Amino acid sequence: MADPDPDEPVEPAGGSDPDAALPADPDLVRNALIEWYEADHREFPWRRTEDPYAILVSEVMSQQTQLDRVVSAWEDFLDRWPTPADLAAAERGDVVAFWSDHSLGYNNRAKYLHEAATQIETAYDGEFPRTPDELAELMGVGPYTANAVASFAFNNGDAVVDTNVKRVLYRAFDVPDDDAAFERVATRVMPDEESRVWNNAIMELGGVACGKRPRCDEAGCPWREWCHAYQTGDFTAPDVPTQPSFEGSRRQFRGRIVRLLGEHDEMELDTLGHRIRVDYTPDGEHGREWLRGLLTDLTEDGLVEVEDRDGETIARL
DNA sequence: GTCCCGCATA
DNA sequence: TATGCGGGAC
Repeated sequence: MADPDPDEPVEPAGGSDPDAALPADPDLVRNALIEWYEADHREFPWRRTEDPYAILVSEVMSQQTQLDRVVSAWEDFLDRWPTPADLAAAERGDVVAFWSDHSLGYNNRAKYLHEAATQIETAYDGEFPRTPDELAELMGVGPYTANAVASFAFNNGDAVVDTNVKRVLYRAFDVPDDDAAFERVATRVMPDEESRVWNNAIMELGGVACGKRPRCDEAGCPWREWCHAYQTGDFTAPDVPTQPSFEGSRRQFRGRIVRLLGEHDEMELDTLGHRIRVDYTPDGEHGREWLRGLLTDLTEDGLVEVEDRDGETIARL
């Protein structure tokens, strides 16, 4: 390579970065992606608002739930609790019941959102935090969500690094499967002061063109000429830890408990047991002791309340 | 079976 | 650093 093509990926001068083959001219790569995104992208309702609260709700809902299932839940949620003050004033159980009723997954996230709204009303005096560091103080808001909200609401975020971005960087620039490496490359490739469009665009790329099944040509991927995977044909993706199966899991029964309590206001222990599994037998392997264990965890998670009344055990949200 | 725009806690 | 956390779509 005595006479390298300027379009070819090259190591930075000095070879100071062993992480990846970043392009020689990052602006070409940046502009190509932004132009691709602006020419055509999926329309989600939260992309049409700059309300940080509405965006936070969309991000928390989206964390482990498919986007298509989030749209109607997001609209219903904001219809019911339009501001952080409204949400902070709500009963925790109502928020958890809403979450369960809309099949949004991890019910803890309903609690986090409710808690975050309370923090905004108290610790932040109703003023929504604007920086990633301040946002990350909110319950349930980690590095990903903090940068996403700071970017989409305030154009004030750092590079988002989620599984989509990791997969894109791993394939395009041959970044090693290492969190620190992803963080460095993601930061370096993002143009300054453009976190809103950039983080939208790179996640759109990961969702539309560079998913598990790559659609480089169909989606008109703007990075084909620089992409390591496109050149080698190796579209391996970073390892994502595989989850234990959901069927028969503890999580499945937690979910059933929360859903039933959302429907029934309050339920006695054995009634609940028989409704969440057909083989419930009060003194059997999956009986009162087993169910009390689940309820204890749910209580410690702040999702459920348990009360002993007249020798009966009563549970409610 | 696998995947999906993470986070809190120990 | 490792583990728990829901549920629908494919």
